[in-house]
Amino acid sequence: MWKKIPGTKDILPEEAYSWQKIEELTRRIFSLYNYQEIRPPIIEEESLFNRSLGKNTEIVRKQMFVIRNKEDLYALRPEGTASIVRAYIENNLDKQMSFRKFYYLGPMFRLERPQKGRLRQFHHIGCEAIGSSDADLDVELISLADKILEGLSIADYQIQLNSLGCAKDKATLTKILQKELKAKTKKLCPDCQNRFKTNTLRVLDCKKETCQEIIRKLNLQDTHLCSECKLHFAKVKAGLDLLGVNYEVIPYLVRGLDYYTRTVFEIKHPALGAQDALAAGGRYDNLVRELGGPDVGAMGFAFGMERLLLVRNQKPETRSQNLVYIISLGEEAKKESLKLLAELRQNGIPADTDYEGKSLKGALRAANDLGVRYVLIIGENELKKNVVTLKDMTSGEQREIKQTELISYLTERLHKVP
RNA sequence: GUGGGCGUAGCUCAAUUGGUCAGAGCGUCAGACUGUGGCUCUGAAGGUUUGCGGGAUCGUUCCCCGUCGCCCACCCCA
Repeated sequence: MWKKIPGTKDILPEEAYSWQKIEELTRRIFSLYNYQEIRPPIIEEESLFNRSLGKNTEIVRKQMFVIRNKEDLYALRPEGTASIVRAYIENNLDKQMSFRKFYYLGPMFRLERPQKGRLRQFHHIGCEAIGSSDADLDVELISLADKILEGLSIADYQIQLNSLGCAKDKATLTKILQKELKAKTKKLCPDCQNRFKTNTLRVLDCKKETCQEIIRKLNLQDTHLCSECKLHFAKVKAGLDLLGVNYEVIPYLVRGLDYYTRTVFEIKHPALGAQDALAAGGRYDNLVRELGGPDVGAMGFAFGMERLLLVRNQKPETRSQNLVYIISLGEEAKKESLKLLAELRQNGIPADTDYEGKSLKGALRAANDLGVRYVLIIGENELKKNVVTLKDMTSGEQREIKQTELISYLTERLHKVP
């Protein structure tokens, strides 16, 4: 028996329908904000991710699916931003229009230990706006994320916000931390002792009470921010207030990827348990330049698709079947039904029939299980009169109808597929 | 990478302190006056005999070890 590899999932038709609904809605909202879809490959040079995410990040160190091809190292993308920035630069998109807004959706891969809301192949829906350092862009992105959640009727989430400051400020903050914590490293948890060496900023958002206590005593707030970054952050907050977006400033919110600067945010949902981030993102004003592109600011975020599904209504949506089901009795009728089936479909009416040789009763049961709106019955009686029997499965009523009138009758009552 | 729990029919679960043929519900399929579904009733199929491999035992689904997988948490992150 073949089994799927750990941390992957089959999305069966029932669930795929929920995926489609979410995708449709997010696509619509992205379009409203003038974001355009971009589809980079899911495999890239491994070094692209080292360069952009940071060599010492957990993702790059332990969680990448790396593929070796002779001399070359490739990797399945662990996130979307790097590929999109690469595509932006490689295709000279900045030369045509320096400011561009993209959205993307698709699978991402990380070699983590699977648990609730965490798979090795998981899916992101996200966007990137490249070519601007305007604080209003931060406002747009965060409020866009907010609108998507609203559109999906997801409630009770919390938007957490912080500013890391520019590269200089980050360096300052790191120095402050290293200085302040040096004497106290032994009081930190083992993980933080490790973080202190490799990625000092991450000590800030340790969940352990003991570490948090030490960090709060430092009373950092935004002292490390330069005046420009302070102003930028103030504008972001003011903009969100103006639009009525609820958020909370968490001074210790630090993201795990090196490329973030200034605004970072995370949207959490209590129903998710340990993996409580529904979405996250932030500004990355240096990344485009670092990857060889123009010196422009940019910002992006991504939703975790599986997590959206977890917090949405638990029950799988059943599709109300907009379908006509044809049941034929006898050889002659079978031929007729074949023609009719083609004709219905030709006219944009979704139609299906029985291919298992079921009895009338069995076929009706099948139609019922499918939840179809109408059943068409064709037998000898109908053939003689040149009609078909049309049965409305919700009311149970049935009537004979001339074949010539059938299409227009059904067209009025069913949604056409264009 | 670390810790804990779990692994029995398609699904959800049962099986007295290890001891007659491993059960139920749901689902599936077939019937209930010969061309009619949803409700009800009846019946049947379905487990290579309990993830896989070993061990202890007269004997184990139930004990021990290993392995694989799932779940939860740590960690990390969306």
